[in-house]
Amino acid sequence: MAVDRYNAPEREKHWRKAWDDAEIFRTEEDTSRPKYYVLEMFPYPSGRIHAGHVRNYTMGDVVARYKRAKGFNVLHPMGWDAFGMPAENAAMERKVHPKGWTYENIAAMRSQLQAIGLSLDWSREVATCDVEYYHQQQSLFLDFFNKGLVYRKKSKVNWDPVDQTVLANEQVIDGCGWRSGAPVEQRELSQWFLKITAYADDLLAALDTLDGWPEKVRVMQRNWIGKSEGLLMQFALEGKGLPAKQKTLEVFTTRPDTIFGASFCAISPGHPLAATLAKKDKALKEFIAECQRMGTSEEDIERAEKKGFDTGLTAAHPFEEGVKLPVYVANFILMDYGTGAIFGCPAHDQRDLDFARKYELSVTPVVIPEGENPKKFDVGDVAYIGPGLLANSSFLDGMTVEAAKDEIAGRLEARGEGERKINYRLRDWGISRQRYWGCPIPIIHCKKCGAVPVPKENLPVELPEDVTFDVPGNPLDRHPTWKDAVCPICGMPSQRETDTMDTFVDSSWYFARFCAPRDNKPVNRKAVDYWLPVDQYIGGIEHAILHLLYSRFFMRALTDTGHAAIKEPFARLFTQGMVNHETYKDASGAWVPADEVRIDGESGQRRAFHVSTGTELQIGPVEKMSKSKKNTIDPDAIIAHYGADTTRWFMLSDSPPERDVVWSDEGVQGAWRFAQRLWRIVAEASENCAKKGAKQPDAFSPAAEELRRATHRMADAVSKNIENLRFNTAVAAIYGFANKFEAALQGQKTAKDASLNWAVREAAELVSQCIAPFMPHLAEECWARLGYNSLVAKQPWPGVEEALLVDDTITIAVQVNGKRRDELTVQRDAAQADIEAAALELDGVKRAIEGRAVKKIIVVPQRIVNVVA
RNA sequence: GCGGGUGUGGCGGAAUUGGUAGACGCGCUGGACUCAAAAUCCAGUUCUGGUGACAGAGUGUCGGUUCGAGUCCGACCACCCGCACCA
Repeated sequence: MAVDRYNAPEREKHWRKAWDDAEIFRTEEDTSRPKYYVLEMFPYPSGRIHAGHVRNYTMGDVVARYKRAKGFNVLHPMGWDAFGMPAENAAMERKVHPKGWTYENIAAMRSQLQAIGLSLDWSREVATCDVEYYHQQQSLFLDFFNKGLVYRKKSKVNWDPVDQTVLANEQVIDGCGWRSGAPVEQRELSQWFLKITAYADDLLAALDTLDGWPEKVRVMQRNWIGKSEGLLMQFALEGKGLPAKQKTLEVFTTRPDTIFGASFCAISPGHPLAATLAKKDKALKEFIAECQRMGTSEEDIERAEKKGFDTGLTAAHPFEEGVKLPVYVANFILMDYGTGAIFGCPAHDQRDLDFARKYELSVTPVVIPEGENPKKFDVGDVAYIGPGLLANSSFLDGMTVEAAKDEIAGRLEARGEGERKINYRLRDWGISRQRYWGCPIPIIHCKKCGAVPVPKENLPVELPEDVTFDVPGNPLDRHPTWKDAVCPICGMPSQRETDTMDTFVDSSWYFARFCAPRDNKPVNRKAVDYWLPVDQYIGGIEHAILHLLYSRFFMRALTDTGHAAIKEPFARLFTQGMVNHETYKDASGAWVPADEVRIDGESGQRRAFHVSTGTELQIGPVEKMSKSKKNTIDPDAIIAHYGADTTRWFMLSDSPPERDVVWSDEGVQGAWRFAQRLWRIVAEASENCAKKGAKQPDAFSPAAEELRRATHRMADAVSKNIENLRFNTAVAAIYGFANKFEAALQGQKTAKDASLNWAVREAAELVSQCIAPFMPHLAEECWARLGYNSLVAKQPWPGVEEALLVDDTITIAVQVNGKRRDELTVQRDAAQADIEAAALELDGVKRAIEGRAVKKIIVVPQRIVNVVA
């Protein structure tokens, strides 16, 4: 037979057109079938698809195609997270318009995604920069506003004085703007906030119900929300320079039980009291300035010494007459947690202990671990934070920590000097950005009426297109006319809000929009009631907190504003691993792009050479693909060369989906070889097997029986592995089956066996269907080769004959004293006594026993025999 | 420091949840086909000893439970990730 090859790139185009023509991935609501919503995190349209996208979307596509074949009504949409800074940067650097740049990128990436053969319903495509989309987002903003979930307040922001914009914390590197390099300033600006803290407790509690989420993500969110239960308490202040209005100091503590161990109070350098005192105290002013100069990076904090400034003020101990605690300004007290003030109990808090040792304050243990003598217990340099009984604590002595907390809280509440309080780390979400390429905040500022929402009938507030990027700052703010508006209440000339929304707002509800992407309301209630929650969400771990927490918040806010009726948007979440690649450096130590490297594996030694110059390169470690290390690969080129199926198959082979995968040419070639091989196998099988639809024989020869068992076992394994997202083991099952199938084809040549011919046909059909989620084009090719005019993509998932999954005779291992010595093939339902007898007759067993007496024989049916001698 | 996770051949990884450790792939070794190469096919591939049948060792380390442990328990080691002066 001539060496035939499957021309993947050409045939793949053909099959994609066939799917498009048949419109088989278009989805409508259909209450007669169970629904399944599978979603991958939508991409930012940077311009090129990268390997990580391919991996992410392929996984989702396997699930989508499988579930569709299983009879589910599958929603599998795609869109674009299209607002954001890169478009404006491109505008500044290359003098292109953000809009044009973005839509061109979308067009390029759409065709790249289509070349992967994803079973997406493109009719539902949305880009967050579409006017229709941000129109609806503005409408949602107004609904949230009316529900009290939106407010405006002054807050501190990172301000880049050169680019004249607010920077996110992540964009501040070593205290300087990431783009301009200018030292970032702290500025007080009025910002819009979404009241995510209103849901803090529910967002936390509901994490326990998210069984389909990775534990890791739930833990991260739990920590981020950071709930702590404690007590707000008032200390009476006295001393020289005490402001007239400041009679008390309010602190937050989670350990009110340790109040009798308190030896000082401390306030943050940012505390209003510190500022007041600093007006009359130069030294304090300098100390505060010094604290503010100190960096807030991890390293700085790690190295920073605990430092304090004694204000000379004292705080009266609430339960010990005459005891006065010195009040310090201390560098380790954060202004934005609790009240920005604490009482220090050195024996039971490491920071307080470090501080106390430095300033020689008393350290009195008040919680004594079991077995320690309260009189002798000394914490040394390590604060004791474990359980124990109270001591040295007046009326608390002998109580447990919990009882003591309760006692103190009760007494202070009775005196009106304390209040139980739950504190969260979670802050409200500041969404104002001084940027052009984002969703305009639909507000009009009127001198008389204040910040007034734009009436819904006047939406959308559209972005103007005639903007300039030649100078830094917000183009909306300096636009000659766009700002002009009239107050919707009083009709006076007013100004539009020129801030736009954080792009995380855009991605917080797109999954709901996909349910009815052209609806004239933001969210179509009927559609979301049918489709939501997303049954399987797939994306990167980097969104563990922000995007996933914001979306959970939005789902609740949508429900509270009548747009939906559920709280959790994503029933199951899967976080896939990254795609890594080897790195290469030339003699000068410069990174060499991976696509300019040729690998030579001769004599077992992997060596790298530069393609054009031929010089040898140094092979570096495998690392995450990144532009800086030049170890990215362009999936487009691989798809053009080997085809989408090979790329998809490779992406799912070998590595478990949650772990990182290493992209290697050898691996891609292996996948390509297998695609070719499978095609040959099915082609050969189709040539001399039973005709399609031939009647099932009454009896099967042993060879046919064996092939059928292998076939059905494979189909069963593939189903179960896809259900559990264990794509790598599904792939392995198909490989294993291909080996058996090929052996059967060899046998078929010599045997004139009609039942084997039938089994070969069955095998060819089932394997074509089972590879369809992974290699959908090749599956169609095979299906056609088998004589069908229909599409595999429209076939139901093959049923498995349960009877073929269990063998009549089974081979079990026989151990002697726990070591495997032989094996035994018996009838599946063989009697225990027979197995015991047969086991003792085995050569390997006899040899191992060496004539010793058999003490005991353990027979685990269908599993193992263990002879104890 | 706190939290989460991972340790299995040369490599990526399997292992029906306590029952034949190393499926499947990559790589490598030998062979067939070929003038040659590519492609393809066949055989082998945990380590040690042995021509061999076979024997011994073996899932990060040490110990325990069990007829039997990669899997369960205890103590440790290493690496990765997240958070971090949160009172």
